[in-house]
Amino acid sequence: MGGARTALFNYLLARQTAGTFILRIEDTDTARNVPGAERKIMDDLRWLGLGWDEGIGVGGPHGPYVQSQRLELYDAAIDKLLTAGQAYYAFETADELEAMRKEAESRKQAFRYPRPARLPDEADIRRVREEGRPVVVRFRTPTEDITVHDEVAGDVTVAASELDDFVIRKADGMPVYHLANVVDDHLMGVNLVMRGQEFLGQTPRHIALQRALGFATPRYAHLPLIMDMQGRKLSKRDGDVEVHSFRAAGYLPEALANFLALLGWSPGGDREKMTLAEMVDLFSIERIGRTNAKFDREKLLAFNTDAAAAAGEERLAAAFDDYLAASESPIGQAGLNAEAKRDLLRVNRGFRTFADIDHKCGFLYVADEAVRYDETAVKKVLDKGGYDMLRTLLPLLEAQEPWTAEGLEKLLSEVCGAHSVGMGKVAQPIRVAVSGGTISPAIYETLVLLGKPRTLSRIRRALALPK
RNA sequence: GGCCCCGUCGUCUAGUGGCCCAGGACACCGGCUUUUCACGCCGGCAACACGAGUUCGAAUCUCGUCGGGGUCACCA
Repeated sequence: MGGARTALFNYLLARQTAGTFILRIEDTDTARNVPGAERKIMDDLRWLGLGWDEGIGVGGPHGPYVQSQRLELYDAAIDKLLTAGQAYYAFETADELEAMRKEAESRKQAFRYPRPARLPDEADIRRVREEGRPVVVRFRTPTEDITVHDEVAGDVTVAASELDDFVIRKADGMPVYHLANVVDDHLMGVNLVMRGQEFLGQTPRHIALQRALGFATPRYAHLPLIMDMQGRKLSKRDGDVEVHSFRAAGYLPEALANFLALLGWSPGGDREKMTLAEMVDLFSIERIGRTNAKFDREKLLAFNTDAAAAAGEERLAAAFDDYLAASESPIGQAGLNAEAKRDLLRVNRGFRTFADIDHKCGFLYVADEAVRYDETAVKKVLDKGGYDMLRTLLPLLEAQEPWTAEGLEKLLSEVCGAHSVGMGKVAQPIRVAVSGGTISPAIYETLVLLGKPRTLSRIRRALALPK
């Protein structure tokens, strides 16, 4: 979710300034790469409406856009640093480094990698390789304080004593994130970096690398973080916080995008509801906040409810189709035609997410014999006079023609009058009989959707329920 | 723990020295509507973390305290 928000802000600014929005895959951690992850990222971004101008899937002049396919480029940069004496080889094993860290910790000191007095030469490297020890390359960090001119956080200076000689090429030959990121940003002409605030403390390393490599430093804007409701960094352990899970749960992308935009940014005043295009116009780095935001699902739900109510018929139909394909909705499995789906949308007006429609109308798509009767509903409605009402209603419904909302309304109103009871006494028993519970669309609509034969069949079945 | 960032209603935020005994939205509470659920409508509760200072005047500026978060990897 944090990544989606970052993508959104980058997209907004790129569109507003006629810049280029680039999608690049940073997959230099061989161990953590997940097959299919690229596809998911692209699907999520496209679903949110955040199309990119350059990058994976669409190409561009600076490809390839996958870091694991650009290794020669990073090697060239590393070699350049090596020959210039701005980087050197190191041979410690993970265990050795761990021990050094532990030791520093026991002395209550922050661990800084100790640069050896004599840097290893070619002979050392050959020997170490033969011994089978890991060989990495470390960047020789300059001894100067570095100030990041961040456009959100302001000037942030990190003392040279805080920086040590970090690894830029791992033992497996892959570059580390910092190096690859800096090289690619330079090669791809990136002049603005907007990313999460967790990178702010790393930025001095990036700036040092840029200086050593002779690259220009881009503008930086570090975004406040998105936290869970407990105030911790949002993580998968707090439930589904991936974009796709909201798609499958029946949310509208425009609602999610709108909600996400307000996490760390505000257009000012009381403005809240915006389309993507409006956000493009209103966005500005100056109005990005500095405080972390909590991801409040309740508010997102409210945004979605409003977005669904505001969406035009066509937009809603398309979004509903997307939901049906992305979710495991029983309605999707029923293979309805366009008109049936429109009817469903119409009788469910006021729904909060598409999943509400499943909840409210799922009983329409099961066999009559498979309807399960909710115990409390039966007790509350059928046991208290509901059965009698159903017996009265059955012959009338059998005779009812035409089977339309208007016709049924007329019939049921007459029954109310004849027995001097409110509509609740009539509608509820029917609702329980045909749906098994007390939740459904308006009763006339429900019966029309169900159809006459199935309505009658279900009422007979309810009457046969063991008392 | 070191370093860095941050601190307005429960939540997202408006607010850039007087328009603010702080506005909007969500949530919550009460009511209305009502054939269920949901929607909708009306009303209400609710915050400038604390303490000094600057100033005629501070939510807005300064310092301190406290609190929260991030980061200290051969992860990104």
